[in-house]
Amino acid sequence: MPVTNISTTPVADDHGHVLVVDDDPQIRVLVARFLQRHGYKVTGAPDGRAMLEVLRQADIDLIILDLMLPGRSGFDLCGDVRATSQVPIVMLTARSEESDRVIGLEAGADDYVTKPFSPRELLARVRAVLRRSRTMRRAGDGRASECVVFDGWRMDLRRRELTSPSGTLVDLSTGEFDLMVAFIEHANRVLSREALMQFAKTRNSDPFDRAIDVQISRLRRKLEADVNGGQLIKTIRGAGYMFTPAVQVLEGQPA
Amino acid sequence: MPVTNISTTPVADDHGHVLVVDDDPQIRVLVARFLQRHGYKVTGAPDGRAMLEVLRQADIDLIILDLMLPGRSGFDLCGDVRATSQVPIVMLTARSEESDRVIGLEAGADDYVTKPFSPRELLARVRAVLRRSRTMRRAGDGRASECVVFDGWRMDLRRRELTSPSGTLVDLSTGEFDLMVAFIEHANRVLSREALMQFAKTRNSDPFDRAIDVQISRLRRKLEADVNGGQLIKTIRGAGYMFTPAVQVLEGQPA
DNA sequence: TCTGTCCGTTACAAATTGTTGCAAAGCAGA
DNA sequence: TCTGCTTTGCAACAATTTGTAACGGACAGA
Repeated sequence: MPVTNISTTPVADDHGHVLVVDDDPQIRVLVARFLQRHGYKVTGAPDGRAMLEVLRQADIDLIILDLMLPGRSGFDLCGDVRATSQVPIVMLTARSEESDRVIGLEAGADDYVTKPFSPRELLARVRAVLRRSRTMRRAGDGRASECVVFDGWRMDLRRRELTSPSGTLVDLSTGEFDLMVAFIEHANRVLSREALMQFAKTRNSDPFDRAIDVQISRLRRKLEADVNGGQLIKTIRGAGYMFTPAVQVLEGQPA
Repeated sequence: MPVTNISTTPVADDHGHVLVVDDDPQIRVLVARFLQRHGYKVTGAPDGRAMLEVLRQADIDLIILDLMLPGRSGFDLCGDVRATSQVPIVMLTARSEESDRVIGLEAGADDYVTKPFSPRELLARVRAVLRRSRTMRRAGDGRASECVVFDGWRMDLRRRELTSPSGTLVDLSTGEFDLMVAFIEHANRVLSREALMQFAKTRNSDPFDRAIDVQISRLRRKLEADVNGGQLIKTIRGAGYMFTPAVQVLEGQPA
């Protein structure tokens, strides 16, 4: 087992799980604290080996990768990751030299931040990259329908159609569909109301807003109209909601 | 001879020849390198004149065009190109504002990427646009009818005829046909009312205009004979409409 | 001019989503 | 267990957005 120094936080992972790869513990802590405060779950890794270990074990949404690392460099690691995964990567480069930037982006990074950086700047990049990667994935490049199944249900992301276990087409409103997508893309993870609002593109973000609760309620009604005692959407008191079924992705055929 | 600053690469051009038009040399280089690494032949041009020069001399498969250019804007250039050619164009826009997208699409761009972008994102768009243009425009200006099929329907773009799954000829008015074409060429994307108006060449653009809604409604009525329950044109509340079937292009035969 | 089609406009119906209030459920401490 | 506080579920209502019937102007062809 490599020296991982992983410090996973207990905070509800609203916005996604970020892996910070940097050999400087101070930077790891600084970044982790800041992102955690803004609703991200953060895991740290001091080097490439630890990083790969974490990637194997956890469901990572974004990697923040230092360019200068002991052992294999950030460039190389970036390539390693890209060989098997599409996880978005933000590079940390020491200098703002063009060559670094170009090389980083060529290696497959999605954005870069030059040291020294302000946490707010990093946060902005992280948000932007996550948003882009989400919309990109959803646009799906127009290939064959992407379908997912869970608990007998089937959802066609391209056609925006949900089919119940009994084969009925359940029609979802735009907001309900967006919620479903958020859940499907983050199954078995706690999603805060705030995060769900972002996914569902609800403008509002008052802390006292109950819009999401109501929307969840309406979605549940449509989902539970069909059999199964267990709730698909569980309430996590004090934190948010969680979609519990195992979601499987099917390539190919529409319903 | 205009100042062209063309840097054609010797790399094997498996996937196509891309022309990058941007006045920032760094961006040209960045994009060029990345695309080259992924099998594209790339040529750069700093402005409109150089672009047109390249177009005269080389066989370009796709243009990546910056919206902000010295001299003639990307918007105008897009129109210039479209006047004589069907080369697919991907626009680079600074802001992600709706107006820009609409303007870009209206000018004849096939897709747009907002700055700052990651090379991967651009690559994805380039791939998607090239694939689409290959399937959509192969039949192109030839004499053969170009037909597309979706969900059992068949549409002959040249004859302007739509045939239902049961084989009945459904006749469409000019406006309805234009709408259908817009949807077919942008299947699986949300099209705003504004964008649809541009495609359908409706003069009006009042913010409170419901003309498109009504037109969509009339089109839906003609399409509603669809087999499965789902609607072909889905409403995306607060955003616009989306044509959801997979569209396949048939070369050759008329209906 | 007459007649039909197309399509923008309007008005109202229907659907969707945000808001509010209260009941129910969960939780901690006594 | 009971009590009091907080959080969640959801019905009912309100606000917003969309669907579409109906009307009439514009235009083309007879």
